[in-house]
Amino acid sequence: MSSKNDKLANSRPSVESSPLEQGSTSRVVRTRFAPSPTGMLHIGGLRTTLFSWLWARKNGGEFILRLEDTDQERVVEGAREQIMDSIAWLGMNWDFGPDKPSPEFGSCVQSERKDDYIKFIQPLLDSGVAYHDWTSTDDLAAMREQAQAEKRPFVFRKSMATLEGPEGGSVIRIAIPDDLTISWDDAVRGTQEWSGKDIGDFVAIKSDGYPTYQFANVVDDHLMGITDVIRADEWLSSTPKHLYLFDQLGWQRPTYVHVPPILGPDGKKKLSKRDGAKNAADYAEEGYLPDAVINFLALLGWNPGTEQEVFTREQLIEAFDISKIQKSGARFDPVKLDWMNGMHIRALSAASRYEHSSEWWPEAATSYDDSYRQSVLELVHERLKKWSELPMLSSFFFEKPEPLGQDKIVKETKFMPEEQGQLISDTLKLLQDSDFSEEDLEKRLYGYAKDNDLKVGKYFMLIRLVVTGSTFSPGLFETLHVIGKDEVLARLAR
RNA sequence: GGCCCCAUCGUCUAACGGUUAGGACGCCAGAUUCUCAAUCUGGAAAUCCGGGUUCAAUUCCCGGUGGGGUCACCA
Repeated sequence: MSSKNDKLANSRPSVESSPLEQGSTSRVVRTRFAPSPTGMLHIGGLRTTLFSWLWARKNGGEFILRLEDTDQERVVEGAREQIMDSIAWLGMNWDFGPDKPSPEFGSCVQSERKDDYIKFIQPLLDSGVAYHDWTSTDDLAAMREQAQAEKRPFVFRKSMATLEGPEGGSVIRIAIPDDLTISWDDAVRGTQEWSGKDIGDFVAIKSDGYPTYQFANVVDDHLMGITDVIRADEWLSSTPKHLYLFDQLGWQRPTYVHVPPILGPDGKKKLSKRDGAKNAADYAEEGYLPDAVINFLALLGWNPGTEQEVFTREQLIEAFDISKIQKSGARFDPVKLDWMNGMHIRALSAASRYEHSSEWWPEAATSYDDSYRQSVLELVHERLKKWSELPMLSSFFFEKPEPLGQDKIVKETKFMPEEQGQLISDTLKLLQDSDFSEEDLEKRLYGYAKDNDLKVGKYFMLIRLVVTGSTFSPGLFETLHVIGKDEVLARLAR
C-alpha cells in the first residue's frame, strides 16, 4: 500500500540531518517522563527521568511529569506520591505535572483527559484506519495460545476480528497495513525500519472507554508539544505504532530517544525488585546526597566525552548531550556510588556539609551545640561514604565509650596491663596542665614517647583506645583537642 | 519461534580505519602518617568468535555465539 504512508515516512528529516536537531530547531525543547502509578519508581526510571530533565534544562526547555493511569485497576495507592517525592528529592523540578496543570493543555493525569482521546479516534474511525472489534478476551487468549504453539508471532488482523456486537462493548483497534514501512532515526539507536506485517492491529480504546498506553501516549505527546520522547529501551518495538498514529493524525513526529536498560548485579536481566532495585527513598534513607545519586546515574549509559567523573548538577546540565547516550545496557555498581557520594560529601563547603548532616547525628549528639558538632564533622567527613555512617564514626565524641577490656588493649598495643596503667597515669599527669591545643598535645605526647623510648604508634594507639574505644579515629591530637580537656582527662582517669 | 536491539579491563566507559587500546570505580604495591580514611605515585587487568574489505580493523561488511527487548482491552 501505502504510498501515502511511505511519503509520510519519507517526509521526515533525512538520515543525514541530526536527530538532535529535529526537535530543537522548530520548537522549544519539551520532554516528559510518563510513569504509570503502579508501584515504586526504581533506579531505571529515575535515570530515564534524569535524562529527560537534563535535556530540557540544557536547552532551556520544559520538563513535564505526566501520569499514565489509564489502567485504573492497576493504579496503586500512594504510588503517585512516591513517584513525585522521588523525583523531587533528586531535585528534578517539573514545569507541569499532576500537581501543576498547564493552561495550554490542561491536566497531566491521563485519567483526567479521557475526552481528548475519544475526540481523536473519530477521524481515524471515519477514514477506516481504526475499527471496532468485539472479539472476547477469551477468544483472543486462545488465538494467542495457538500462535504460540505454532511458534509464530501473534499478529491480529481485521480479518480475525468480530465486527458486530452490542453498543459500547467493543474495543477500537488501529489497522496496520501489511505493506506498511515505518522508519525513523532514533537519537541513540540510529535508523530504524519496521515492516507492517510484524505489527498487529493494536487496541487504541479499551472496552471501558479508556485509551491504551499506545494511543494516549501519542495524543498526549502531541497535545503537550513534546519534542523529544526520552524513554526506556523496551519501547523501541512499539515505536512504529506510535509513529503510524502520528502520521495518520497528521501530526509532527517527535524525536525518539531510547535509552538502554540498567542491569542487575548479574549483568543480564534488567534491575528488578529481587535485586534490591531501589527507589529514591531508599537512597535518601541510607544517606546519599541527591547530587551524588544524580551524578552517578548520569554516568550510567552516558558519558561527557571527557575524563571528568565528578559533576555538580549545573555541570551535568551543561555537559549533557543525548548524542552521547550509550547503546548497551549498564550494570549498577553500588560500590562506585559509594565512592561518588564520598566525593560529593567532601566537595561540599563546611557549612553546607553541616547542614546536610543534620538528621544523621547519633542520639547523644543532641545535647551538644552546633559548633562542637561542626568541628566533629570536619574531623570525620573524610571517612564518610554516606551519612548513615556518621553515628558509627562520631559516637565517641559525644559519649564515653564502653570501657575496653585490658585483654583487648594488650592485643592491639602489646602493652601488658601493668604497663598500661603506668602509661595512662603518666599521660594523665602529662596533660594536666596542657592548654589542649593541637600543637601542645603534639609536643607533649611525642615528647613523652621519645623520653620513654616508646613506639609512637603503640603509645598513641593506647591513648586512642582508652579515649575513643575505637581502633581508628581521626588524628589523635585533633580528636583530643575537640573532645576537650575535661572529658579526655576524665576518660583517662577511668 | 518471528521481528528488533546490543557486545572494549571484574564494573562504568574513551578511542576521524593508523594509539604502547586512554580514564574512572574496585583490587594490589608504594609515598604520607599515630590508627582508619583522605590525598599522591605506580601496577595487574579488555577489544566475544570466524570470515571478508583494506597497505592497515576495536572501528566498516557478512556469519556465528552470547545477552536483552517485544509480540496484552499492562504500561
